[in-house]
Amino acid sequence: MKRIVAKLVQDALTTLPELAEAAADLSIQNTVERTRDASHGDFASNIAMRLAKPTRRNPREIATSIVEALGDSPTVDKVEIAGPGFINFHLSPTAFHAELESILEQGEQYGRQAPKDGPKINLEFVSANPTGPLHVGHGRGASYGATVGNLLEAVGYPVHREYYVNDAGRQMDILGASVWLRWLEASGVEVPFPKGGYRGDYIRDIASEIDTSGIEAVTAEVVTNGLPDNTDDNKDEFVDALVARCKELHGEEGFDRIRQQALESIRDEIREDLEEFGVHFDEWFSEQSLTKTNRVDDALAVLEERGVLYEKGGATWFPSTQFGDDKDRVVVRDNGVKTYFASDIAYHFDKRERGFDHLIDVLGADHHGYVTRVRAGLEAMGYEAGDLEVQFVQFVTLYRSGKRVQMGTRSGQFDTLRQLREEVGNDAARFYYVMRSIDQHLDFDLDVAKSQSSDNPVYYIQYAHARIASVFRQLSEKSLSWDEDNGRDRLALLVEDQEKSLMTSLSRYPEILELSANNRAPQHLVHYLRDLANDFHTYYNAHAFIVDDAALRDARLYLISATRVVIANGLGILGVSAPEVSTGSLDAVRFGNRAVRGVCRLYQRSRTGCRGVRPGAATSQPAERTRRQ
RNA sequence: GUCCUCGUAGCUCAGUCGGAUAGAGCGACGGAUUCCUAAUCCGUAGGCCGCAGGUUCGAAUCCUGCCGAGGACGCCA
Repeated sequence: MKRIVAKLVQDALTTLPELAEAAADLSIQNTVERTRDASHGDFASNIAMRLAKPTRRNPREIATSIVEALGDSPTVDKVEIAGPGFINFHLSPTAFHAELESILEQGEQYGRQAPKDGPKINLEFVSANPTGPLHVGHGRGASYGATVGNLLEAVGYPVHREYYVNDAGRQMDILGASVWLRWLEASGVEVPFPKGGYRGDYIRDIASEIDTSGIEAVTAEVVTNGLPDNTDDNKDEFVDALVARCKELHGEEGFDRIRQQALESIRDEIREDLEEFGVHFDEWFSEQSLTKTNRVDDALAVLEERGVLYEKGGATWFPSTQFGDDKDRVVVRDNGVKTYFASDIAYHFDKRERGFDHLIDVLGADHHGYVTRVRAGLEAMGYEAGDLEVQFVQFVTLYRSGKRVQMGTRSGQFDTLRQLREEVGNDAARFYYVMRSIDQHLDFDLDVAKSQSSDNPVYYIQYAHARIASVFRQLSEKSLSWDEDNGRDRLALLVEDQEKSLMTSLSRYPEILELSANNRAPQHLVHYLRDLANDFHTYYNAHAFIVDDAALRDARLYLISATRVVIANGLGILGVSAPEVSTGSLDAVRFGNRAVRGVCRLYQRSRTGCRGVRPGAATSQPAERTRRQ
């Protein structure tokens, strides 16, 4: 709809050469915006004000020229010049009627744009280390990434969703050793558990499940003989010594079997957790594979070829300071081991080489420092700095009964994403995680997320959807039916204020999708859906839909059908279900509000559905790094 | 110390590219149900947009400094 207005302005400009020239580097579409106040019409353009300076003319005078040059359009009823030089467009009712028709014709496709050829986007998110279950912080990255993926796809970009599995390096060794020790423990071998090891109960579960055939049991004495002390001061040495001891006793191959099984077990668990959460990936990219296919060497070779690497103190350095970093970084240590940074450069290099034009990384806020150097790596290899976009997700804090819920394996009962999902349900979790800008720390209030009252925007929106479905069920019960064609032909009967605001809100949906996608900002969609639901509820309370006058009834049903489509589409992007029924109605009548809440909770719990959702997100938990650990 | 993010109503937060009178929800207070779901709606109160400068027709928005909160700064991963 906005495009129509922008086109009118554009066309007018072509008849005004001197203004068109001044507006050459201006996006006309960007000068057109929705008005805040209905008395200003439906759309306003500030183009005259923006052209005032370059043309040295009075903005109102420019506006007058443009308005006079505007062609006639059935879309526009009235054009006015207001304030310092705004051009206000009052659209005709038929413009909104046409939009309603589009909604019902296009259904699930409404608001979406035709697929574009590019740029091809690689969206990496979550990428939590496979050393334990996803925690609450990861949920935010997962929801955010999944929603942004849906948004980008909705506006036409080809999106590839990717999870980078950090399945190489020291942390995997520690994981392997942790499982090995728990396995020994389970068979009665008492060994001190390292302070630097993974202590969660899930390690014991893995230890009891893995196939250890061919791995011989050993005595505690053999394990601990000659090891350093297990104290806070040298926990690293102690863990490393245990890893080495395990390799000694069972061979590289034996250790690798334990490590690999542990990794796969955790990775599968993470994948299942995310699937249940409606978060899907096109690719689980293994860091190990990077080494196996020599991609790290390839990347280093490219840098070498370009002559950017240098040697110092036996190590190979990358001069990231040349690209704005505060210090140069080592890529190959003096002991010949490549650093994690080298893998990261290689990974991003590989993404570009795989044909993705634009890379988006969704990372926890604790990874700020790391971006400059990875971007520097890409630049040094001849890519544009802008090819890599990083979205940082701030941390999540849980609240219950107004008090902060302590998280962390040691102190907390509440730690994992799975627990959170089980407590508040997938819909509420998905919704709450993206409700706020990712730049903001998220205070996740468990009481509100669980509540079935109007305090909770998820239910508020879902209820609007269910209510519409309910109206149509009522219609059948009254042995009436909806004549869609008649409704479309009689849309002119929709003249109430609430009907007009609802139509206006509906017509904004495509613009909201574009805004949300371009800014990687799902919260715009969330707020929009809340407002849309509010418009609907207001309408519902003010006017009956199932009226005797068939023409009016059909027209009203047409309008609420369109509303149902847009709510369902929007919730689908968020990965939240759009229920047809809420089971609370009968009980609401019989027992009042309290009973309704109980019933609805059951209803909510039973739902895991996330319609039309694709992938999920990144991380954000203080205390602990979630990636690059 | 250097860098990054943030600071808007009692609370939690929106605010697009610099636009017209600063926006929601919750909480508080007051109303609405013979009628398609009261999981709803309507109304009232509530603001030094952290502070101080600057840029201009116009600043919550852009720039500089300061104050405050959080985070990042390893031949770790």
